Amino acid sequence: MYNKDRQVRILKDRKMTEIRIGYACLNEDTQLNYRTLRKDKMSQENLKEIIGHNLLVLKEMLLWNEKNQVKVYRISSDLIPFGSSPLNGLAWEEVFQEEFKELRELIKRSGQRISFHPGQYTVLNSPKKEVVEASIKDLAYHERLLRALGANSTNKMVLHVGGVYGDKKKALERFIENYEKLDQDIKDHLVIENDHRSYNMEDVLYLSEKLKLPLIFDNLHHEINPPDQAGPWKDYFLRAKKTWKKKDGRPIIHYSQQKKDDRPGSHSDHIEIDSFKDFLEDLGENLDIMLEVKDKNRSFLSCNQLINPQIQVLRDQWSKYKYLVLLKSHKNYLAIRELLKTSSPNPLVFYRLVEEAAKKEWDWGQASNGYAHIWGYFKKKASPGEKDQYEKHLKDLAKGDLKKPWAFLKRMQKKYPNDYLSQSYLFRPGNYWFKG
DNA sequence: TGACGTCAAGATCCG
DNA sequence: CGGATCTTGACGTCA
Repeated sequence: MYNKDRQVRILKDRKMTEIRIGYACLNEDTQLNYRTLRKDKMSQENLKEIIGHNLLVLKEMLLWNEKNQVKVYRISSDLIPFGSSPLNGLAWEEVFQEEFKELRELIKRSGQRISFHPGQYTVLNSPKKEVVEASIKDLAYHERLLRALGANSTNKMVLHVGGVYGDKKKALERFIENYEKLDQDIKDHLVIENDHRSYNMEDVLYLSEKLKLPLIFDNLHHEINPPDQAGPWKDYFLRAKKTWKKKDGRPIIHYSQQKKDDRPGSHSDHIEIDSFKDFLEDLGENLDIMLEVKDKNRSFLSCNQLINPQIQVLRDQWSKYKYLVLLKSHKNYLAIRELLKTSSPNPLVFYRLVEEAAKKEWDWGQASNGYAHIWGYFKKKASPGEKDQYEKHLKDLAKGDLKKPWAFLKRMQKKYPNDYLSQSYLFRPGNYWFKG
């Protein structure tokens, strides 16, 4: 029986229990990049300049997130150079209070859940006193940043357990001891994750129980470094999920895929949509999934389409992938064009076709056709000399040399800017998995 | 001692 | 000269 109140409640519940996807640190489709500072260039002036710049970069990424409905986002620890080092004595949250205020407002209005992931040098269980002290300073730096950005107890910093030093039991006990000494402000945000070499899910579950710490289940680390006689991964996933209390917010997991023919644990360039779809099937609800992948926000867009399909997003994605697909596979190019003419194109099929094209070996005849197609944007404007160059590069391409023809088109696009082509990933960095 | 993972800066090479 | 391609770096652990 239809009941309006019940309907509203169901919708609300779904909102409460949805699965959300996030990405980490960098964005391949924004204009600005973070800058870093080296010891030999350290000065108050340079420090201020770079922090100011980096806050602007962060704002650009957060705006991109707002526009693209990203609700889960990890901020790079490189935001403040030497953030936890005595080299940086700047009271940056005061110097840049206006900027931080703006960032806080942006994060709040767009409902983004921000987090951090201190790196491999932050080791709380080291036997070396100096290392532990430096690590605590690093956690304090991240907490300081969280505070400046208006965070609460659902905003987390993710830590690995650390080294083993020949005695895992002792190393775990040292983690417990050092954890207990931390300020409550830091503890409120700390969560730990299984790693791919030393500490498996049983190890972190042990710590979680002792310290009431929320756990992040990392699928790839678990696959590479499972506990002895491990049962199904889903049991571990569910146990990790239970470690999150109400104050901690939605449970978070990390998801990544192994890069083919590379060392175990190395992240893939792009998330394969079918594997991700299979993974999603089993997860239930109420979850934030942090993608760890080289093409960052681009895999966010594709994976998010499985959860929130939107035809306008697919159309926009097509304008970006189109020429990469065309260069690899005319057949897939036509198939996607047909797919997008239908009233509700299936994102899974769309990305499958894009991926399939990306994985194809180069067929130089096919590439030449695509090349000629793209040349269509320039051929009326090109000078006779440029036309000659085009003919030469087309021959190079047909013989299997991609680099020079590619660079030529890139130069042409710069010289004769074209609005439509400028949206394409063709000339943008970040199309690693197309092996362009 | 270098690999690990990552990416910007600086250096160098190339057309 | 600009652009592409390399080498390096603040931090820790492990082989």
